[in-house]
Amino acid sequence: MTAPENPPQAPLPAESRAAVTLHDVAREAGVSLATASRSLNGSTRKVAEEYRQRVLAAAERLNYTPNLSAQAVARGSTRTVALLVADIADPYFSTIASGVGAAADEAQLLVTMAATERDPERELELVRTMRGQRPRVMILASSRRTDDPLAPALRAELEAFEQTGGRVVVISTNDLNFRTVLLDNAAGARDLALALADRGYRHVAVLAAPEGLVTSEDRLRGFTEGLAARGIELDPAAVVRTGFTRDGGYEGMQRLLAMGREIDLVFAVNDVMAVGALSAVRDAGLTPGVDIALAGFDDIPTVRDVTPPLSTVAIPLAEVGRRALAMALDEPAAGSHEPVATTVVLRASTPHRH
Amino acid sequence: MTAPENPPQAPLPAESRAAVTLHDVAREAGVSLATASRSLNGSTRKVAEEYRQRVLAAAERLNYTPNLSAQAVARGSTRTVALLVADIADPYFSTIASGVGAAADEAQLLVTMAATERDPERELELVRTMRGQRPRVMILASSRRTDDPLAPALRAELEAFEQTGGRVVVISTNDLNFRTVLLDNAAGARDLALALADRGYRHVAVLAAPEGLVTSEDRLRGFTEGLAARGIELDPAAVVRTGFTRDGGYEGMQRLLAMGREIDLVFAVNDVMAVGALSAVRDAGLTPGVDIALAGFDDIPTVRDVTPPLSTVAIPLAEVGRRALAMALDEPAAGSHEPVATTVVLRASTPHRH
DNA sequence: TTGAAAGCGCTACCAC
DNA sequence: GTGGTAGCGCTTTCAA
Repeated sequence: MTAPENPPQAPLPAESRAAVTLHDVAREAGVSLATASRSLNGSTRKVAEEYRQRVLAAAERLNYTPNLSAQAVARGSTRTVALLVADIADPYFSTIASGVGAAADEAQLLVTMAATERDPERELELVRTMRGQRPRVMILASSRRTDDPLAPALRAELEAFEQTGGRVVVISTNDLNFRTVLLDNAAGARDLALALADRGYRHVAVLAAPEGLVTSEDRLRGFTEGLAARGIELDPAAVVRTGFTRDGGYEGMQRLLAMGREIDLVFAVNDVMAVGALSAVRDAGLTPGVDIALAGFDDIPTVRDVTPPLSTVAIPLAEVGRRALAMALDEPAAGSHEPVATTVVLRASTPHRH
Repeated sequence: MTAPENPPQAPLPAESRAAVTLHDVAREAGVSLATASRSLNGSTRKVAEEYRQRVLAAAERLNYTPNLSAQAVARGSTRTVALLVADIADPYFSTIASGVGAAADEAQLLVTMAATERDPERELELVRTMRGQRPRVMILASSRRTDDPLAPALRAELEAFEQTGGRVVVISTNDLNFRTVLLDNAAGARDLALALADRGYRHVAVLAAPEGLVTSEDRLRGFTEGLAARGIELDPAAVVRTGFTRDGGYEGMQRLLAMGREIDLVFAVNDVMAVGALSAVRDAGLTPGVDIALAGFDDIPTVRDVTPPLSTVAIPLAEVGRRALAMALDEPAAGSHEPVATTVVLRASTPHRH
């Protein structure tokens, strides 16, 4: 008794009338296209107040919204900023995105966002696509690789974009040679290492991302240097490579524990990894901060709420996002091209030894 | 001895030549505009293979990228989806955004995103602006209010958008009467309450958002009903209203503790609040999960890593994002219009009582 | 199959 | 100040 299948979904709006155009508004107001344009979107007011009001009223009545694409074509420029991040669900990137969004809002700009998933091919592809939007600004917060064979192609693409009047801002490293919101990852990690060495730690291990991620390498190097400055050598065998994620941190810490080394401190190159590592320590029956000290990098909100709260290096991520856009827009407030100030924050996860 | 100030920044690209246009490609390839268009972006191939290759080569040589705005104007449609969230830095929204982004990527769509900051005026304003983009789809994940006086205006705006062929999908509640990815917040909260009652809790308090946030109210109501079904009455005085954020949860819990009530369980209407509450409990010298049990809602990643891990109601947030877009695109995979399945997850923060 | 040309919605220049 | 109108870069008829 199979009744004849109903169409899966009624095709919704029977009549899909075209959107209201400026032409409609002009007609409704009884003025010319030009006057309508001037009263609605024109910059320098040279429209008689009466006409102006008529147009505004007509626009309101018709619920007119200017077609941004048409404006873009006519003006030869858009009010768009393109933002590339590695992974929007990661608090590091979502906080930066939130800063970019806030600044864009103030500048009356719209944000188009895409995730590279740390895949250089995808990144290049996305840059090409977004270039089609002709955005005013392109912000790259996607994490860079040291050995990316596609880097020259990416640079060429970005240069072509700047050549046509666009602005590129890269966040973190300036290996691409564009305007950069520099994060001095190495210095931050060095400072952290010094502070932790001063708290008495000597047997140190590191949870790092797979080789080739610039951010991870910089932090690892800085940390190593900091330890060295206090006469502590970081055994290369104590550097575990793992995913740049919470689960990566968890898994890496398990491997580290399985090695049976004497360890009193583990530095994870970012906070999400550190948080995962913390859970791994606890799940192994040990007490983080007592049996093994832990530190991360970034100061994401979560690290205050885990137990014990994690020591880390704070970066003003939302501010970084804001600054990236300001820099692109040549705002003086963008400040210097000096690295963003980074702050060591010591918490209970790295108590004084003895 | 103040030397004359250098110009703060050399004005970058001396010559800002215009972007390569299809016209340039056609000329370079020695074919007409029409043929160039057909070979590059045309759907049905009816171009001689030789010409086609010539055009492709020319485009590549010139590093041509089609102007998306111009295409939009000519075609009368875009490949854009507009996404509105309350706060992109909040893991709830960033995870949804990540799902929308993944689905958009598969559908070859670009995502424009903006944050409403839970301000209805901003929301309305943003919808108007984004409507100017003429996106194919508009997804609203911004949290709704029960008493929003601007709701009719918002609905009118969205209806106008659908009238012109756009698709609207609302996430969470369907108070606006558009396609909806329904989250049965009340049912989830009820199930949670039942499960917790069965674990023996009797003296319950709730940390809720300020009155009027639909999501918060639904969860509060569902939770109350669940308790009632087990013969437990929730004292209205035990419902603390506070910010819908981590800090809100912290502060609300402090107030709750200061009240001196007998409490064995606190339900926070979302996880970020619960996480804040957990820290407040600990900072008050109590042990979460022992002195006071805690539960949240959403199952954000963080709740697994705090101590003790938090009981909560899991929502497949990334999937919700994907589904929202699928639904807008009339994909059969969008599945039913039934609520998204929600799962109670009991963890160590709510152990059995006695 | 190809190319000329008429739009798409809007801006901005140029007369009046 | 106002209104034609020539574009902006592209798609898509319509003839050839």
